[in-house]
Amino acid sequence: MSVRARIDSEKQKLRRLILQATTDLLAREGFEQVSIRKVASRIGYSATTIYLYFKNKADLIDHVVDDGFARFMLRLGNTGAGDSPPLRQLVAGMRVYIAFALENPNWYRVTFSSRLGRSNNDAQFLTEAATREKGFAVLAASLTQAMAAGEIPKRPLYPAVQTIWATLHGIAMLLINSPQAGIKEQRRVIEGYIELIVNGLRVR
Amino acid sequence: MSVRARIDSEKQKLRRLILQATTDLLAREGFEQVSIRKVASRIGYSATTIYLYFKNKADLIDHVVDDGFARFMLRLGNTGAGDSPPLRQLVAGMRVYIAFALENPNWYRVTFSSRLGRSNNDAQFLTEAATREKGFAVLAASLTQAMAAGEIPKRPLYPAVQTIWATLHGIAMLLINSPQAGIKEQRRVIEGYIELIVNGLRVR
DNA sequence: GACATATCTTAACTCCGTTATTTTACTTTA
DNA sequence: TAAAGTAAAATAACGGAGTTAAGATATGTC
Repeated sequence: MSVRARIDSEKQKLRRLILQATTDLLAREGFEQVSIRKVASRIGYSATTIYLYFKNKADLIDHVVDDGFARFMLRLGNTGAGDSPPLRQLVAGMRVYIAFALENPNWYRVTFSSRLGRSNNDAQFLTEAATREKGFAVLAASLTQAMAAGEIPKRPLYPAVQTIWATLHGIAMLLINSPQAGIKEQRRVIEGYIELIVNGLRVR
Repeated sequence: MSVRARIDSEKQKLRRLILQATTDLLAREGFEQVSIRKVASRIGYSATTIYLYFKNKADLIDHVVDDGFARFMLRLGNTGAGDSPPLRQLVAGMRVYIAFALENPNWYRVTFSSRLGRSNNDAQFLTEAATREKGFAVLAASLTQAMAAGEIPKRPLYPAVQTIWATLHGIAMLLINSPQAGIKEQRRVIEGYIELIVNGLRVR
């Protein structure tokens, strides 16, 4: 390894350390408790060092969101229903979606409560839209296959995906904000929702 | 009017002034731009005066949320579909729900992104739950009637209402966060969603 | 007219994001 | 090897935030 390469690798290491510390802090204490100063203190650096690796706080949060999204997509790609009928894959995907949201409530909240840590210029909205697109893609694949296989009637893809995603998001937020609800009730809500949405997809 | 009564009425007047200034600031500039100091400055008082009327910032925001909720409920009670069949009333309520959310995006975001301005002690979670219940009640009434009238199959009320609300919430957030979408596309998404959910309710 | 009380302001504390400046450590090179 | 240069880090500081304590001001009561 060249000197240059070692240096770069060390830079990336600290960068990842910052990201991980921020992710931890977010997961443990929630968005309001995340501050540049706390992140820096956790890893034993001064606050200003963060700015050598991220443009500002919003940029840091954005990268935490992106990292989480990568893990999210990974999970959605491994639902364990790979060779099932497409509709079953779709349902498996919906369950995984909600499960991930419940496992990472603070990350999920930040990720899908856009503009919380962002200013509202167009570029960031585009990024946000692109982020949503990634989520759409996974749902869209199963849905397209389900229609192609004749499991459900054909319909315009985009509105259907939007609706499914919106419902998934709503149920995730509902459950995240109802921590007092027992696991059993959560399952009931989730399965009730899935039944409703699948029924809706079956009829045309 | 007694002296005491006049004094109390003036206190309430300033209290309402603070609430209204906060509501305005929230609507115009978004949650991140709301600060005690700005609210006070807008109405020509010092920041500390706010604390004579509200416990702290979270308390102030909570009351803004509650005020908005009262208007929300009022609108949901006047959908203009009062003597239609229950299922039609339900659909009208869903349209009003989304319309209100789109008219008050910043209020809606704060209201249903709980814990943003709140600490997470149990009492506040209970309040939050109670707040949700109010919204549930309106949906539940139409749904109960629709089942009683035989328009849709009978099913357990609570999970169904939760699911419908979750879907409404999801679609509202989706549209709020997609300001670039045209009105026509918005309508398409909304009607597509309503079709899906009503179809889902019709089948069992 | 003196006192008491309610109302409001000023001052101050801590924490925050962020920037400018300075120090430190390391690499390169004469 | 010593000087120069550079990258990485820390310190100091600014403005703004939420909040509290203390003081000022007005208003009602006896």
